[in-house]
Amino acid sequence: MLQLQAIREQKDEIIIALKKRNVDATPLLENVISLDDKRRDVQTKLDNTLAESNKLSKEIGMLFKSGKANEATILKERTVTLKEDSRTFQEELNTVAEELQALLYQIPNVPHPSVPAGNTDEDNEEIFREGDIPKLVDGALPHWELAKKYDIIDFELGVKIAGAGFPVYKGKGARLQRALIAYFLDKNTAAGYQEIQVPHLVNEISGYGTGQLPDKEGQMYHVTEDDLYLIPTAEIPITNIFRDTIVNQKDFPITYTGYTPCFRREAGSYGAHVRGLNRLHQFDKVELVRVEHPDNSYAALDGMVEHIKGILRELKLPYRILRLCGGDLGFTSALTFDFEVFSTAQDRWLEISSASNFEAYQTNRLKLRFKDENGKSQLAHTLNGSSLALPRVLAGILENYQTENGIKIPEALVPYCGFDIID
RNA sequence: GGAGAAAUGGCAGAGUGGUCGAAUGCGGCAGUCUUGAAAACUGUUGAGGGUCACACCUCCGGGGGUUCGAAUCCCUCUUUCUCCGCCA
Repeated sequence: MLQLQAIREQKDEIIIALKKRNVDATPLLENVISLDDKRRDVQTKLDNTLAESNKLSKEIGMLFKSGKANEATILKERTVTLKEDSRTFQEELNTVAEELQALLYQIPNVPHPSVPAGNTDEDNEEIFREGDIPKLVDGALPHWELAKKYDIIDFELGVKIAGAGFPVYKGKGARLQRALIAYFLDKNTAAGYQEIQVPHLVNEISGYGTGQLPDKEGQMYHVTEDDLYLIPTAEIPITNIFRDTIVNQKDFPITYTGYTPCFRREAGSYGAHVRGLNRLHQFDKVELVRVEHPDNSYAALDGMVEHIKGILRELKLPYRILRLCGGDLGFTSALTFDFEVFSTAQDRWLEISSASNFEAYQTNRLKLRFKDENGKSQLAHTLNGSSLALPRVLAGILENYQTENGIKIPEALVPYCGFDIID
């Protein structure tokens, strides 16, 4: 959520910046400002009424104490109208505050100056590419065929148990999955991230804290009986650890890594481009979350990008990094780098990681602050990145490492798997 | 799931209708003392709104109510603890 103060002071700059998202925020921002004016006005009226009322109450108390009941009774009558007024102002204030809140929820984060203009993923800017695209044997298969051939992932069985998009991993497929999780967590903890295990269901307030609600309501599975949401990403539970907290500046950087399954409804997205592991309702992901001093958040983002690069390099997968354009940028993000692995057999790039700086957008909702040198509370910055989304890494490995004799296991994973080929 | 108890500042813990944003202790910060540190002593120390700065307003788990006045009384929700039941 953008800060009111920023909206008031830099309205025009924000409008121009939001144009990169193809959003004309002019009416929205003007509405916000006029509502905030109104809010202040009503708040002042309410405060004054309450102040007078408080004063009278004190006087009445004193009079009663000194036995002047008659005078007290006279004063009491004066409180009647004050009470009515304060009730009216309070209701008005609640209404205005609610409207204001609803408007603020609709405004996406302001893109970083480096974010390129553009509408779709076509306009994303490739900033880095590394790794050789392997020359595959004739008759190279896409991963869903390989999964069947070697009997390591069973999509039909998942349909039987839960539905489409819930694959069952079997044998070496399951083991490879577990190996990847352990490998990623090891890489992350070696880089200083603290490992953590968090709930896979979250309450509504947590969903608002990180910005999935109300923006992506339909993307999440909702358990109505208990009013809980299945997490679409570990970002929600991990970041919400810090909701309503004032952290110590000395604790920066705060870094966490956690593995969770992720659940996404992906309503309406069916077809050839979501075959196999490309898009699922349930998948595994190891996530990175950082809470940073505002002065350091972009350096931290760069560091996160370098860290993820190191993992892909070690896995020897061909990948590229994109700077997302305004139209493709997530609602809450100021700057996002996507990582894509080249899927040779499918001849397309698959998004496997995404690293974002949310600046103070989430922390403003979370009330996540720190005390600066002057003892003033300031909003911290939050970042996150996937390291990595398992299914597409798996797809990349299966497709790029296939040989006539079977699927080779990347060297770095062999100790985790206990085998070096799937055949 | 049933019965009972509780929820107060970073922590512990007073406060049961009026001057309580809240005693006290610990912790934190600053200072005195010390070569330095510890101890001791002194001061300071919640958050938000509002203001140039004050004033002023709000917050004692959340929401609602009673009252001129609520941390204190009532209702409700949530959470925690104890006992019973059930059960990985």
